[in-house]
Amino acid sequence: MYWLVKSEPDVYSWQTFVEASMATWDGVRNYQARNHLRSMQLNDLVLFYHSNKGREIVGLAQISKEAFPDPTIPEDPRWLAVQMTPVAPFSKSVTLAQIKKDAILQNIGLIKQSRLSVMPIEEQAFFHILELVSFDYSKIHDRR
DNA sequence: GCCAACGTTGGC
DNA sequence: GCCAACGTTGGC
Repeated sequence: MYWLVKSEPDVYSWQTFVEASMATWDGVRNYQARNHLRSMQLNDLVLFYHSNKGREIVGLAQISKEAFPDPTIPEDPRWLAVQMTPVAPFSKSVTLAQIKKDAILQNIGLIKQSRLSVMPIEEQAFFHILELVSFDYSKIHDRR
């Protein structure tokens, strides 16, 4: 499956993610988002979106470890985390404004459910976004 | 900074 | 189980 995660760049930016070369995606405290974390499978591809500041998709990541109990709240087994690694930055970002104007992307969760922080992306929408940034597909195929 | 949308909490 | 009050997210 294909996914999108949000992060406020002031809190955790794409650049920080790349420098760390791995992120534990924890701290999710919303059941719907948690359920999406649980559905993520190894090597699933994930769009990385900057919320609040930027409001743009800036890069592509990949799930490197499937859901496990959120280590930041060991006393509460309800919550889950995953691990992801950066695949590649986008040569240009895809802005929220651009998405809102794009006929193919009208049903994307970013618009429909603006507060959800982890969401699935339909395959057609996912690849459309990659086309918008002229993404080099070999970067994906090399890894899969 | 404002506020709409939405999720959670707690009294009844 | 309902719903008012409250808190949070995130676009604008």
